[in-house]
Amino acid sequence: MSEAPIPTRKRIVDAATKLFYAEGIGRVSVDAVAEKAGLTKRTLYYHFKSKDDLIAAYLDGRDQPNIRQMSGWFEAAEGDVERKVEAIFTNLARVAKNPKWKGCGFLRTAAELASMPGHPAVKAGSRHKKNFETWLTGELSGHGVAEPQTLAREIVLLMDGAFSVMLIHRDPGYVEAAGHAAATLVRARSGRKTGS
Amino acid sequence: MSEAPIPTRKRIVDAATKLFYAEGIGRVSVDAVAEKAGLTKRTLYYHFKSKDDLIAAYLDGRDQPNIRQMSGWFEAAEGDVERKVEAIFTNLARVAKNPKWKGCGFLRTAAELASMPGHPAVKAGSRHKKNFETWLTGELSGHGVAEPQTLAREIVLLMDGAFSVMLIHRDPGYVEAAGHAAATLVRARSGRKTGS
DNA sequence: GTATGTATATTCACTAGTCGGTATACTTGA
DNA sequence: TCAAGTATACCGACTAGTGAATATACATAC
Repeated sequence: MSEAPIPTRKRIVDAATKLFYAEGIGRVSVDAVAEKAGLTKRTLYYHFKSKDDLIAAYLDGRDQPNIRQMSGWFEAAEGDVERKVEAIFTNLARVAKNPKWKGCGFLRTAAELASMPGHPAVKAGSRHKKNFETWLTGELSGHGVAEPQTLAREIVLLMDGAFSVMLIHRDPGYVEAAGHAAATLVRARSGRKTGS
Repeated sequence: MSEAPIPTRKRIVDAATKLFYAEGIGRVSVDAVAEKAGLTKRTLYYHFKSKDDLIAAYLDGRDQPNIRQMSGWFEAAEGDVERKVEAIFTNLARVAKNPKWKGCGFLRTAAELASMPGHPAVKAGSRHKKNFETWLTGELSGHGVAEPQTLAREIVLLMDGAFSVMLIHRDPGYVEAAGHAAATLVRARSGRKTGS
């Protein structure tokens, strides 16, 4: 009763999530995922028709948890919308110090699949980023910011830039710099009605 | 006399550059590079001690050409510094429409090597990004912008964000949005002496 | 000028292992 | 009895890297 038997499929996705995020999709074999999930490769291929499908499932499973984390930081922050936006970056800079942190799984996967634009995993990444942008637009709009759609996109660009640059320099100062830039952009659209 | 025989090492790096950029470092075998260069793998290993070294050489070779392209766009643009900065993004959006365009090779390589932070290729990428940031700082400073160092870093973040997001959405609108955000940040630091 | 020594540059053939994916058979629960 | 799920064992293709031999160029010695 209390021992809910974790479904095989979920065990596989959980194992794939840990390995793919930690090492990158290209450096993790299907055998490794099966072993981590505690079953054989044949069983994995019973539940997923290909590695590509498994990669897409991995990213689809990260969509909502990721957005929940960001929105949690946003809501927990005190102050006006400018402070709330900056809080996302502050928290990001904090967790990025953990050696287990390896950037954004969606962006890294898209980078690995740059030569396969239509790949299902890239599409999953695109959906996630759109979802996040839409959520942020709504928050900005609710706080009376001018041109929330444009601003949300600019903030997304700064955030994804911070993710990417961090993988090169490993310097959280870049995340904080992105947070300040985002705050500057929010300020430029607060109080005023339009910018140009 | 006029027939300068292209050195073997350069032929190898040229072949590696084309393949690594087009497919990603993990999807290109050493055999494939050797074949493209028109020699055997054993010869390649005579000139490079490992694939990792070859990857680093590929990125080192892209440092100056990349910066020259950016500075070329900057210098060719007419108008004030705000327009010149935006011109970089406008040109970027243009070339990004070419199907051969696969984002920033430095960022993509760093993403693939996220689990190996000290990798020589990641260091090469870090050097390049620093070089670009330094160049941009100098240009901004020369145009009398306040806090050129901070602004340069913010623009770099927007640019690298645009590179990364483009690989997910394949929508040049994001590059243009990044250009507008960069222009907004430049404007916030023009005419004034400081921002905070 | 021609024989010999030596460093550079290149090739063929190979190792030992990994890759994604599958054919076949077995177990288990309804 | 039968279908869903799992296991063993295997496939052909590919992987980074290497051993041993060889070709080429250019010295120096005679």
